[in-house]
Amino acid sequence: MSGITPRKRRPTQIDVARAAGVSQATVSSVLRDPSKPVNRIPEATRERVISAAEKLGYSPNAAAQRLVGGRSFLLGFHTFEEIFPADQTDFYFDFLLGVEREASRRGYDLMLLSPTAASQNTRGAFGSNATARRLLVADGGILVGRHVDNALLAELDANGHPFVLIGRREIAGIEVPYVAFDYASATARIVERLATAGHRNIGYIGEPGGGEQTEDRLEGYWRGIDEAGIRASSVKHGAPLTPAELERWVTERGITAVVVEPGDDDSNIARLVEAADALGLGIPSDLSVGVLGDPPFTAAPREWSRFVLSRYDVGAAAVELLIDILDEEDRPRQRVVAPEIVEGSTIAPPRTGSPKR
Amino acid sequence: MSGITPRKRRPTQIDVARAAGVSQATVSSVLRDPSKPVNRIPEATRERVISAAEKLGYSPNAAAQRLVGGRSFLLGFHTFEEIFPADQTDFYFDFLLGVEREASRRGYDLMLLSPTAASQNTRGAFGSNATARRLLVADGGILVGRHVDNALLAELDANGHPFVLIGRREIAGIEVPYVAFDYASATARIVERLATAGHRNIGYIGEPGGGEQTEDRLEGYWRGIDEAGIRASSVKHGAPLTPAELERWVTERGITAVVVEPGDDDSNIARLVEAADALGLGIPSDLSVGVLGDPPFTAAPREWSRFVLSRYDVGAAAVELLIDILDEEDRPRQRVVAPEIVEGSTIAPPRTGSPKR
DNA sequence: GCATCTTGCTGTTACGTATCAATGCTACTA
DNA sequence: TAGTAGCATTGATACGTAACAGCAAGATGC
Repeated sequence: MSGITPRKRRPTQIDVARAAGVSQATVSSVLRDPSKPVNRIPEATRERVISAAEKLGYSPNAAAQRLVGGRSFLLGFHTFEEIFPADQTDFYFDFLLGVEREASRRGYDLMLLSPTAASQNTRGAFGSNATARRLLVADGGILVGRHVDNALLAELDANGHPFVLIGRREIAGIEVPYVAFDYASATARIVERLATAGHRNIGYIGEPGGGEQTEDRLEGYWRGIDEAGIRASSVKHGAPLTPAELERWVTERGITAVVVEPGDDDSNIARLVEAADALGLGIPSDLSVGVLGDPPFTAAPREWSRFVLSRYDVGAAAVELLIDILDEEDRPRQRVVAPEIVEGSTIAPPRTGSPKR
Repeated sequence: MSGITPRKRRPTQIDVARAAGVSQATVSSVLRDPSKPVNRIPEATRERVISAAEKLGYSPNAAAQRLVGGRSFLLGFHTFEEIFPADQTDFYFDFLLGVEREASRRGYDLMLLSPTAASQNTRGAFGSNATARRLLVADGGILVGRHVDNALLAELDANGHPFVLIGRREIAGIEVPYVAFDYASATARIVERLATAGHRNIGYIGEPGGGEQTEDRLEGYWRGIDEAGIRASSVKHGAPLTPAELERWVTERGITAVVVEPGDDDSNIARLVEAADALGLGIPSDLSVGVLGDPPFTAAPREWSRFVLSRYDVGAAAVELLIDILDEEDRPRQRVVAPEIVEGSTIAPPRTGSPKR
């Protein structure tokens, strides 16, 4: 009680050096990558240093390593909303799973950067976002979420801080490194399936304000239409389809199948089912449906023909890309993960015989 | 292609100082805690510095801050098994949830330290475990899991690196800071419930090799027995109860109720149910049962009378304790979280009339 | 026997920040 | 007016590591 508690210091390279009778620089050399020619140290010395390090229980100070520009073997995982909402089957969780597993496999640990924490200790951070500061301890960062600010990306890029975005993003003048789902190809394949089943008139039901994701799906739609050699098709994009509109599609335009973006919740699908029911149209007997995604489908449970997005895979791919960037590997900075097509039971050949008039 | 890519540097305090026409030391003062008398800076200068910082997009280098002994506002979360097994409802997950939420609420971010990653980049770490090294970037660490090594705890303690263990642990000569479930009190309360219901002869079914947790429950058991003024009781501790043993308990010793540790999976409970079924004993009509924990109960689903452990709360409490330690708050270093008692339907008054003979 | 190369190690420096002793300055007191 | 107290700011330093230039001693070539 009377004495001071002498917070014992961790041993440093200097302590090891003293114990081994060499200089700090030598200790550093021994512990660094031995493949580098600069660090060639004769076996005798090496052993002396290592046994001293072992005796003292030395371990490097990661902050210092990081400060001199070395690796900290830490990757930041930044979401711009709460990482763990009450719901475990949360949007981010599968990404996190993939990121964690792959990072750990590659020998990196993870930093969870929550937006709440960032806004708390903003003291002295003036970037477009306090994020930049938090990310800096790590070797690089993985950013997730729709709400990632372009200004932030630009700032990270300008500061030369390595990062990877999950989700496609195009910004003029910057090549944003990202890993995204290949919505375009997946959509094209769904359209191809419909065409193969015999459909010649396929409608597209889009989501209002879907951003890059919608762009990609639309691109895939047109590509699919094109490759199947179909001419006339209809796109309804920007608001949910009403029963009246659906009726016009089917009767006037002769549409026998639709592809549909699920929407933020299942809203688009629920509307479609409602409309079809109201018109007495059976799915898939009267109308084939391909869903462009894999939502929970709580509003309209059914074995939808669709594609499944593996967030896990995307997370893992993001880690791979980020480490490639750190290693300055000369590989593409923008990558794409192919969704998996699920057969389902909502695609069938179109009704033969004369169409309703 | 021909030019060098000039990895732009992040602005530092020196850059800000130059822009504001002051010294680096002044910039540091302005950005530090203004409540400290040392950092009293007149408003005019403060504004000049801040606007310069904003213009340059300055944000502190966390590694440098950490190196000089400041806070990095990072907490390490270290498990000694995979953090995310395939199963989402994993052992660690709820702890993580509580830790994340509380940390974020307090303005700290989280580092996920996985054992896999640690073993990868061990280059140059010689502690009892590479863990110590990884933990160092953070201000402190939270350790979870049964497999936490005593030697590691001793080393962290010796190095003065702040940490908190989830789960009770007693090591001679060290006051290990921990947050644990109050198994003892919870068990005593379950025994009390049984006694209140009229039971005078209560058996204890333990788990082989349960360690501190079993110790605590047993202590609570004896305390409960004692407080209820019951004399004779039976303890079966070390192996699952067989039907023959159960019969002896009931017929020869007149046991009317048991408390049972659930076991690593639900094994102990499953065995008990089997044994009771074999003897034609109804639960709770012939035998009341209190479960000392809250396992998934997949093997024997029923509304067990038990206590529920909130891993979430323990996680949050661990963060609180760790930050207390960092702030050098003078509060107890070993804390306990009370489980919640669930009424359930497996406790009833003992059968009146003459016992089976 | 001298010049040159190689080996094995050391000295120094930089990284970006926080702290603290020290300095110049202003304003106030006697 | 001289002396002093307090304020605003600065210079120097330490933190632990990695990188690199440099140096002494021995090996090699001719």
